[in-house]
Amino acid sequence: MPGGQDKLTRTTVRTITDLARLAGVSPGTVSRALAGKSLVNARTREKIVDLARTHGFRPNQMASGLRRQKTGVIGVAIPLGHDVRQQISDSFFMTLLGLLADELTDKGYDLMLRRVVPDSDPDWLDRFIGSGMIDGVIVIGQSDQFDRIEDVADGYRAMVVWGNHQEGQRHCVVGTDNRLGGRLAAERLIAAGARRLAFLGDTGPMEFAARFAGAQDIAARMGLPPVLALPTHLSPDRASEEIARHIAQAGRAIDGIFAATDTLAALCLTQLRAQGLRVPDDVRLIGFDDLPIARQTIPALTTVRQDIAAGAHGLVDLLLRRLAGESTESLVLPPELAIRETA
Amino acid sequence: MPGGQDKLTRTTVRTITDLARLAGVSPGTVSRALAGKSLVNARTREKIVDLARTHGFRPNQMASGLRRQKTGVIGVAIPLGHDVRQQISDSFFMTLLGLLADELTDKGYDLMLRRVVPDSDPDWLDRFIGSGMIDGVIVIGQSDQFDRIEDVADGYRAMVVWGNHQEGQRHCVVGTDNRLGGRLAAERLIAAGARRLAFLGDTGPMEFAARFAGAQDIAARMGLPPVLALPTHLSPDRASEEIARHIAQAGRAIDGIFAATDTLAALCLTQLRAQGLRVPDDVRLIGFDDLPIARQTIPALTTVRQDIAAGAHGLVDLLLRRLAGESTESLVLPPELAIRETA
DNA sequence: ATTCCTGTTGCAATCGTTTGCAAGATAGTT
DNA sequence: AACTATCTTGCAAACGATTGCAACAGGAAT
Repeated sequence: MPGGQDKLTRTTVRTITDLARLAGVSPGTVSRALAGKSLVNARTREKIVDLARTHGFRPNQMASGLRRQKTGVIGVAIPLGHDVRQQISDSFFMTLLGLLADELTDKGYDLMLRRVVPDSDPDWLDRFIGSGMIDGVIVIGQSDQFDRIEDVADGYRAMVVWGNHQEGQRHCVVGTDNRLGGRLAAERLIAAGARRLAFLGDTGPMEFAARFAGAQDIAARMGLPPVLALPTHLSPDRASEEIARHIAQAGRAIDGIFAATDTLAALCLTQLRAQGLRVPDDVRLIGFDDLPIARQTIPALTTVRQDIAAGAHGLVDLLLRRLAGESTESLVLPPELAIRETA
Repeated sequence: MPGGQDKLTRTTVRTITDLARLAGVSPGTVSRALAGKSLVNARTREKIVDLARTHGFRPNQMASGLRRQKTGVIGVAIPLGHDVRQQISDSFFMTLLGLLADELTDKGYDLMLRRVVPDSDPDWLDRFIGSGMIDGVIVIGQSDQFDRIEDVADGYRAMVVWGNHQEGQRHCVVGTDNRLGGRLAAERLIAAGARRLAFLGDTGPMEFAARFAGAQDIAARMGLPPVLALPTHLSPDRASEEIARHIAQAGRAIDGIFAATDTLAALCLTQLRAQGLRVPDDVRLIGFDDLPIARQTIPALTTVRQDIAAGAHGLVDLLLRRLAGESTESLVLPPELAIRETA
């Protein structure tokens, strides 16, 4: 039964040496043949490649990585600083991750995902980099780890970070211009008739702080009272009740809400309705991200769009350039207003 | 300046041999000390561990993996068979992925993510397994690769799959009882007053086919007309117009819609409203998954809950058991009705 | 003093692949 | 016939950590 025999021989060819024996050449030649180097005779190469295919041989990437000092793997770290539980399941990060996987695959890299809790493991970034398992690292979100990332950036070039750009920072970052996004949001709320603005969300993370600051810029410029900060957690369960409380307390004293993310905006919309406030008549509402959910709420959510695909592309592109030795500037993406029904 | 000197020495200690020289012992001893083996003198160990810490030494995992023939990495493959673009950003899979990352991290494993397109790379699973980079593999979704997975399962034990359980299958699977879920959904629609049911979604993937079949079971048992299949793609843009068309065509001929996922249900809700159909008065609607979005729609979505956390836990638990040599049964999780406002 | 433990340590082979160097083969030149 | 070139190939040393085995020290037992 040829099938059985195939299976049998297949299992015996595990190493390049096995294959070499089979082909009657040395391991070195096999290695060169499979790598497609020009130093090996065309007929020999063909024979080897054939044998490799029929026996389902795959070179061991660990050994190869060790010898070549490169692994073909890019690490993706998600630091969970502020709100441990939530962020990794946050739609925005997940979407970005999916797109990153696509981009990296296209470029022939594998992706090693690591969720880290900096509070319980302050050494997370060095550990990841020093593991020898990855050729470079993409950090998704600065969280509250800006300083640590800066420290590492001095001695390690193969790193790109998704996040907010700070004047004079040393690590290479890709991200939306959050402050500008905040301005756009506030301007839109005002154009829709709002005068007393509020910002819904934790202002701790840099990205959010910048969005908040952008809104403040506009409020100040227009001579309006300062934007009221309504802090919340990110996890839906806690956020919901916090939002409910905020609205009950400040509800009629404000007429325009800028939510830090679409997810929060959607929750907010539900709570506003539950407390009898009409959107956008009583309160204008604007989100951030332009996630799919923004089109699905009723009324549909006006929001500030981040171009996630461009972000993923930029992260990978910059990282690969850095791996090739180039030094690269940070990439700041322009946000864009997506006007729908809530403001 | 001690800081500078620190940094300098730090960069020089890259290998276990460097550290050995510094500690005045042999590399073997260092290895044993860092691994916490009992064969090394307590004082020596302490000294070595101290040196390692102050110099920020991290053993190279590639080398370690090569020698020990285990890597500490679990592969997670997401086959994109049916609808290439969408699935990886599908909320359900992303949530599952996040939870898997948590579970694996807890157990001390890293996660290597690979999105594969079986149509363009029929060899995807063997390639992943044979790469030597992973100790085991979790496949998220059988997609249309059931047979290939079955083939591999015969010769490779370190694999667990998220998906649908088939009578007599050979690979170890964790998943919700989709057929039962379909029954629950149909029963609920009927209890809410529906008589002419439709199933919204592609019935190609096994999970969806089982949900559809479950609904058919009930329709047949109750003597109702067969459930109408309304096929759609999964990507939101295409799905939206397809749903609109379905509703325009079949709209008033049906009074109960069972959507294959909450995401589709949410889109459907929007389209129903756009076409002037009231939910649940004119049409009852039920989803599947119980994603966060199910609570955020208006009216809130009735749905069939999958316990994603239990799924992630089960996948990791079974895989680790298999790595330890146990042979394990598949795990079928019971779905649960989450009754809200749409049915 | 000799023998036998027990507890530590070093030595060197090993994991599987890659690659610089040198040797062998073949063809082409004078 | 001798001598270059040009291709191919094999040899063996890496990459860095682990581990079986042997060796050594010091103490206890005889």
